[in-house]
Amino acid sequence: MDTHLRDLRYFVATAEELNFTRAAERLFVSQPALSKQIRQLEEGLRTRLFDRDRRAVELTAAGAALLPAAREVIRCWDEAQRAVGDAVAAEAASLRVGLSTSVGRGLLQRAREGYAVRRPNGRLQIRQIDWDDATAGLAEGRVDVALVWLPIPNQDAFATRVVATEPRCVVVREDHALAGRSEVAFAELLDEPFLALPAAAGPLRDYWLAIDHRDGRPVRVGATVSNADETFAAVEEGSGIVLIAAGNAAIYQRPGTVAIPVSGLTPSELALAWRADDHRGTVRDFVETL
Amino acid sequence: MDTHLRDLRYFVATAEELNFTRAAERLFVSQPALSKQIRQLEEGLRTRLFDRDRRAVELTAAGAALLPAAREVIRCWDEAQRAVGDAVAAEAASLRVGLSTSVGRGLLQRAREGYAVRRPNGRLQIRQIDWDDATAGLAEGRVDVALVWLPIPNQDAFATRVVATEPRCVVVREDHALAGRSEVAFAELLDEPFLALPAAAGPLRDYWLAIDHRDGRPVRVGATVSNADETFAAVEEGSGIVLIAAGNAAIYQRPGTVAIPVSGLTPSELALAWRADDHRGTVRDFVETL
DNA sequence: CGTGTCCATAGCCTTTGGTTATCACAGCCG
DNA sequence: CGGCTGTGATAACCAAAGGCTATGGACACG
Repeated sequence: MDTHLRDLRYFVATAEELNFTRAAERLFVSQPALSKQIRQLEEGLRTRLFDRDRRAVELTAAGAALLPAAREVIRCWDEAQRAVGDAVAAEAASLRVGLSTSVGRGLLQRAREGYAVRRPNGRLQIRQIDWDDATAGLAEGRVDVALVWLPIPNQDAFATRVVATEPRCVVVREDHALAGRSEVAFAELLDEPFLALPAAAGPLRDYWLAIDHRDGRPVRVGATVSNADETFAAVEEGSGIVLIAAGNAAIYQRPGTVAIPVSGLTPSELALAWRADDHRGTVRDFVETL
Repeated sequence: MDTHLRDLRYFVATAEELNFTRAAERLFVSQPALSKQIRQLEEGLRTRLFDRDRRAVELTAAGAALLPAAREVIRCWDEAQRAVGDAVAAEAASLRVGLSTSVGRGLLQRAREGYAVRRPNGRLQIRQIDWDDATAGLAEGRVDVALVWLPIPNQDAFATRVVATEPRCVVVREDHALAGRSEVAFAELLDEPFLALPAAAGPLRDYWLAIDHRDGRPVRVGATVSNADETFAAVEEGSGIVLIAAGNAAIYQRPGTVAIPVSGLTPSELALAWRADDHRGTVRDFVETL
């Protein structure tokens, strides 16, 4: 048998007052309503809780047993409500950060610390997002801010702040003809098969294929990859070569692959992005932290 | 904001299944009913508890915070119900014993021990009852068994078992003319003012005034007394003298008063009594104990 | 012997909790 | 592609719960 928590409060008030009329006043209900609820509680528990002796109301043994237990249930429920409230507050102060690759560069660590100062109750929740969404989850609303490589699709919808500008490298298998070189010109790569981002990545796919450095010559796509793991696996497999940012070359050093600086390309831009119509304080705090 | 404990069970079931349809089945309610109650819980807490993403249901941060807390509330309530159940069981095994005077004679101690063997969960609750009710609470249902002096009013309604038969004494003030005597004949007391029980005590009042040893001569009533304390206070005050059982003379030795054995009276009978229509095992156990 | 206090009951209305039927949407399979 | 299936939301409806006001009956008190 379950009961409404309100009825437990009714019971406790009545047990404290030992007077239905006064208890009803304290509870802001009519006396008959209180009587009825107490009776119902008694029926549910299959025992009387009060002896309504003529003139005096007093607790039965069962009522005396229930009183501390009921107080405990109420305390426990109040505690539960507090826990929910805390969780809501913490979430309101938290931000979901979208990433497509590891960022490195000490960025995340600094962001965490800086944000913790501004929002002591908040947390940064990091989400790895595949390249099917070049906005790293921003577009679908899965994150609040993201670290993305420019350009991104529908860029007008987002505000961006460039946080790093780096030359590009090419990653080749260690037995590739160029593997020993300390630098290559992009022109030397034009006939190589390239790994490509998914079509959904839009302009970002073109960017990492360096379409506008090819003078209209078609690109050979060796495979399509959706994240960093797939990319390096594909290079090792010999499916093709791939351009990456110099910073990422330092982070991702995989045995069996070699990264070589490439000349003749515009540098890549890593940017912090958020929805242009998102004016929440938490977002601004995060942006200012970086 | 308070909620029905049932709704917490609904929430827990849904959080465990992460599927409204299955949770509703487990709870033996329809799925719309479950949906509605969960929504109402969410409104009460002013936060969403589940993310009903298309295809998947999962807990929000608030929901995750509520889950253990809700389990705790439910556990706590189950505990409260158990406490009430225990109290009811204990009371069912307990007996209220009515007394009008101290009983002494080691009776109560033996009764307690014997009863504890038969009803380990039960207890004897002793109630002192004034002589306004010569049945020591039996008539009004305030006790289950009583130790009474015979005769009692409406004696057919009760079953009795005599536990002690004792000669009677008279209690006088220490400066009374008879105070030095080692025994007196009742005939010597006929002109003394007597303390009387309340009229409601009926035949018992007559008995302790020894009406049927007076050959129709009227009794002088010095005062009416309702319990042992009043009786001795009245004797000390000089309001009158009073007959008591020899056993009680031993128990109640008050400075300023003297008890003297009286000859020429029928002996008094202390009896265990219970309602004739009360066939409960607890009552029988108690009777057999004595 | 009124009068006031206090709990219970009765009659009525609104809200709540439940039902069935149906819709909208996603995924799956042929 | 089109129909089937599984899932949650919605609508319409009904019974029960929970509230109120008015009233009754028992008792204490002056």
